[in-house]
Amino acid sequence: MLRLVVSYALISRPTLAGTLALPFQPSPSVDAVAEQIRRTGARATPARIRVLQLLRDAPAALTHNEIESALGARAIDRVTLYRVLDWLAESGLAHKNTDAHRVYRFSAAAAGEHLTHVHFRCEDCGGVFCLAAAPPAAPALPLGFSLSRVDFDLRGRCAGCCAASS
Amino acid sequence: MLRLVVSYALISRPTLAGTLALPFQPSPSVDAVAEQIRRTGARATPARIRVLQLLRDAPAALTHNEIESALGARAIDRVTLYRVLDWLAESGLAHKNTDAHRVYRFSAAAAGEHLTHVHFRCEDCGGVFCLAAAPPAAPALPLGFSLSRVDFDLRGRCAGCCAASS
DNA sequence: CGACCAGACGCAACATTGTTGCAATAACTT
DNA sequence: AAGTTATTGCAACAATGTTGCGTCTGGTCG
Repeated sequence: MLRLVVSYALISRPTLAGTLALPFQPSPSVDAVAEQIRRTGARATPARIRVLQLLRDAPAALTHNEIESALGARAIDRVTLYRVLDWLAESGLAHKNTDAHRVYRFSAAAAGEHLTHVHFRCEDCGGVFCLAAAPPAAPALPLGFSLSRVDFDLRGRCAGCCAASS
Repeated sequence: MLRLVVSYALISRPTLAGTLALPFQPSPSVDAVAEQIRRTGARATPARIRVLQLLRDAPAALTHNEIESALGARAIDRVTLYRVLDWLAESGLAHKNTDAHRVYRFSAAAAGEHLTHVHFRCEDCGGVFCLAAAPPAAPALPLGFSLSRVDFDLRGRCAGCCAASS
C-alpha cells in the first residue's frame, strides 16, 4: 500500500505535469464500465467492474498486490484477481507490463494508444511513469521476426526515491 | 536446456548475422578469466570462473536455469549460482536483465558498451537478441529524475518461434 | 417472473524463481 | 604450512503466479 501512495504523490506533483503524460480520464460510472465489459461479449461481474474502475482511476500502473490492498475489505479472491487481470489484458481493456522488480503491473487501456510506449521505470520503488516524449522509430528487424510492440524504457531513480535517499 | 539450444540455433543462423550484434569474443583462457576476477579484489573460485567463462562463450543472455543446465554434471549449488551471478553483476563483469517472462538473464560485460541497449525480446521463448541498430537519443526527463540506463526493446516473436507455430 | 447453464468464482494445492541464516570449506596471504 | 576470512552448500523460507475442480451467478429465454 505504501508503494501505491508514493506513486500517487509523485505523479501529482505540479513540476512533473509538463512532462508526464498522465492516463487520467474522468472516472466513468459503474454502468459505463459494465457496458464496456459487456461489449467484449463477457459477463460484467462485480470483480471485473471494480478492478477496471480502479485501474481507470489510478494514475499509474498497479501491481496485483497494490490492487488487492486498494480493494481493502471485501477483497476478491487472490486467484480471481489474477484471472480478472489476465482477462482484462487479453480482452484489450488493460495493459500488462513488468516493472523493475519483475512484477506485473496493470493499467487501463486508453484510446489513441501507440505501438510504441515511452516509460520511465524506477529501479528503486519499481514505479512506472508514462512519458509524453515522442517515441523513436523502430529499426528494421532480422528476417522472420514479427513485431508486436516497442518499448522505450528509461531506467533510473524517480524524483521521490532520489529525494528519499539524500 | 531446450531453450538454451533453441537460442543458440537461432542466433547462429546466417540470415541473422547481418542485423544481430553478437557479443562473440574469443573464448578467454581459464587463467585470463581468473585474473579478471582477481582484479576486482575477490577470490577466483571455480564457480565464478566457470560461470563467467560460460557467459563469455554464450551468444545470448542466459537465465539461471539455463546456466545450471549448461554446467551439467558437477553442477554448482543453486544458491551459490545465484550468488555468483549477483556478484558478477555487482562487480560489473556481467549484466543482469529481465526477459519477457520476468526471469533474470545474465550476459558477460563487453568493452565499449553504451548507456542505451537495443534488444529484441521474444514473447514466446523469452529469448533476448541484441540488435545492431543505432539507439535513439533519450528524451528529457522530469525534474529530479536520474537516468542510469536506457532500453529500446522491440517485442514480438522471433524467427524460430514464428516458424515453429506455422 | 423463474429456470437454465456456460462462464466466472473461490478454495486448496502446487510451481517457479529468488532470498536468508548458518555452519563448513577453501582461496589467498604471510 | 598455518591462519583468515571470503565463499560455499544445505535447509528452510518468501513472493509471485498457476492449475484443478466443485460451486455459484449473470444474462438469456421460455
